[in-house]
This record gives sequence, C-alpha cells and structure tokens, in this order.
Amino acid sequence: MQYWLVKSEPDAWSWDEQVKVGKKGTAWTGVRNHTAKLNMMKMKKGDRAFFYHSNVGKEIVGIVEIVKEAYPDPTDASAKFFCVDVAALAPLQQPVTLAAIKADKRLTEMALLKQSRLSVQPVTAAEWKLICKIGGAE
DNA sequence: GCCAACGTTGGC
DNA sequence: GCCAACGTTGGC
Repeated sequence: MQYWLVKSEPDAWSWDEQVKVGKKGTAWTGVRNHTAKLNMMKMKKGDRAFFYHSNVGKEIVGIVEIVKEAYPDPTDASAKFFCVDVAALAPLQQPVTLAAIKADKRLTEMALLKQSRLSVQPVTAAEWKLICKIGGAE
C-alpha cells in the first residue's frame, strides 16, 4: 500500500464536504499539473491519502481512501489530465498543522515542505505512521 | 529549442 | 496584499 497527500483549498472543496459524500466517494478533479497527474496515475485502489487544507487552515484534517484508480478528468476539456475517486475514511482527532510538521525534525524531508506547490504528493510509510500518531488516528 | 514574460499556488 | 517558487506560453 502506498501513501499520499492531497491538497484542497477548503473554500473550493473541504473535508466536511468530503465526509458528506460518504463511502462512495467523489472525483478528485481539477489537478492541472503533470507531476501531480503522474502521482495520481500511480495510485491503487485501497491506497490512503492525507487530506490537507491549503491556504485556510494549513493542516492535515483527515484520511481518504482511493476508491477508483486514475481515469480522464471529465472537467478537463483538453483530455490531458486525470483524476481518481476518493472517499473519506477517518478524521484526525487532532489536525496536524503545517507549523507542527515544520517543527518536527523527522518530517523535514516531506514533499509538503520541499515542494509546497505540488497538490498531489507521495508520503513515506514512516511519515504516515508518525502523522497518524500525532493526529490521533488509529 | 531557448528564454523572457506571465500566471498561479500557497505561505506569510 | 506581498512575494517566492515554479509551471506555461509565445516570440525568436
């Protein structure tokens, strides 16, 4: 199983909205960056991703599961980009903020810090475990 | 194919 | 609101 992190501005699509659509999930559309696209194409059904609120909040608020693997993004007229379907799995008891990640020496290599503009990025197993622990997810 | 100009993201 | 990072566009 691979781990990921996906970003969304809560004004555009928030964790609360993601929870409301339930287990069936919804299409993670609108990614218009090829590095992010390539990451999405590597995702497998059952992989998990942190849901990060960019700009407003700047914190990891929950965990989603990939419920459908990459397919052409229906919102992309050029048909160059892809999307996946994700479903909310569990919230973090305690959101893990960007500040907290920066302050933790074990997390300084995270793509979130090194490539702040990349909206879909991989997370290592070690990073995943640690953030789950800090965030109070089982 | 290079590179300057420009647009967008996202933290501060 | 500003600005750094960085991707994209368009002229040459």
